[in-house]
Amino acid sequence: MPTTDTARNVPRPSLPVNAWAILGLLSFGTELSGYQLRQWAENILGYFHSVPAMSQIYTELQRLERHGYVHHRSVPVADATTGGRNARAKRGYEITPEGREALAAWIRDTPVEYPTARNGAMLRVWLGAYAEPDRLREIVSEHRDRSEEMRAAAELSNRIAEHDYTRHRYATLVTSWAERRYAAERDIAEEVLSELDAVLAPRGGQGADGREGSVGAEQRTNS
Amino acid sequence: MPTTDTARNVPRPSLPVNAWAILGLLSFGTELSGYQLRQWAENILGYFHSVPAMSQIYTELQRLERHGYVHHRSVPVADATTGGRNARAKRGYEITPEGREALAAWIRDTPVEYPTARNGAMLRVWLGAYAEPDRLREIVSEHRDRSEEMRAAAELSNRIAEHDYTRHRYATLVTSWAERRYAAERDIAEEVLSELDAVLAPRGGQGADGREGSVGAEQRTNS
DNA sequence: CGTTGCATGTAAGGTGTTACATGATTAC
DNA sequence: GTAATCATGTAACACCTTACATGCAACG
Repeated sequence: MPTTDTARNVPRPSLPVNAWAILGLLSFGTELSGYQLRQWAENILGYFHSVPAMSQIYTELQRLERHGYVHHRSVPVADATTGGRNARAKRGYEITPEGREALAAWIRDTPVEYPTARNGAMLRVWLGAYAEPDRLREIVSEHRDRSEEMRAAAELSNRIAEHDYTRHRYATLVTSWAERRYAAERDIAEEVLSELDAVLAPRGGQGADGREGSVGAEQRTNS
Repeated sequence: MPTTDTARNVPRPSLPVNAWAILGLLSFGTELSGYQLRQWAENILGYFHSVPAMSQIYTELQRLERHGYVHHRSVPVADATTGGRNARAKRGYEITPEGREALAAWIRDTPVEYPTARNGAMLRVWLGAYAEPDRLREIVSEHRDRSEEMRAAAELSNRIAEHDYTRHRYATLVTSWAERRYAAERDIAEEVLSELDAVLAPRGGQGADGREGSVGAEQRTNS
């Protein structure tokens, strides 16, 4: 009997979402190195998940291997024109059948985490009374521009995925989702920018040390 | 000389975003307990930032106090009908002038973090080849419903903030931003649901152990 | 011959979570 | 009386990041 999690009825240890994201990445390719994995993560994972740090990819890969979800072998890197003479090696990782099973089981059984929508720009707008008007405009513009950048990048990824639609059906779904999502984010930021001007326009704004009163204190907490 | 960060030219220690979020919360009210802070966080902070765990609010409050950004005193809790006889106490926290300065400095000088948009639903759609079609529909529907719930809650918060617009100008900006943002999220989820049906409809979908090829591997990483 | 890209890790440390623990008060 | 709410913490720990360290290959 192997020591992997394949033995039935042994509850699979719950791994962090990041582990499944990396395993998922691996499920789309063959003989990928940790380094390549990060590049893929930037091009895909970044739209609906965070891009893990290099070091984390390597440590996660080790854990995944301990669980029997991936395995690796040394793969010579075919360096362009060298004709394969130079045998510089990389660790080519691959997902195992157990890994695919575990991935399917995770999707089937694990409740979806609440989406974390941390928005540093809006946090600062909320504290607008403490900021210089120009700084506030700068923050929101920057957010709008970043959103547009992400939208454009998602559009590109989407076009690439569409090229081979039958193989990338689900990826296409997600990249086009990302494209619209970031477009919306951009548009709403633009609207906030206008509204901000309306708030800031009236002569004698609140100044930098505004003392506000309570905010939404009465609202109850039943959800 | 006090040991706070007030002494000029002493570089302020950089605190995590959460600390500023809590300090910001405190800047809107007087004599708030850690417990109340969490309720406020749920009603406001939750729309553009995460709601910290109870235990973290308490530890963060302690750190903030060490820095001289907040202080507390014991406040008797006026319990409804008891006429103030029962002197059950809470720790009423308040932001200090140094805290307000630090908050303003943070907004002025600290670059805005990249927004983290982790979406568990889309992560799973991306791995759709490993999921049962019905499970996938369930996941996206749930995401749509949650988005609508958030939208409705934001709308409510927005109406409350609008009641006292002059005091809550910036809060109104943010709650109406949240309202539109979650509405967009809901609508796009609805669209994905339709597209998902189109992908899933063709007879003999890929089955649960689809082996896909590479995805966007060619895209370069220069941004 | 120096910079950039590919490639792989370890170490240290902060952040923030869950679990645990406790107790008073209020509402049913 | 007992469940829910208010209230405050500590302990343990997982997660993930930054910093550090190393080395080969290719390009100009």
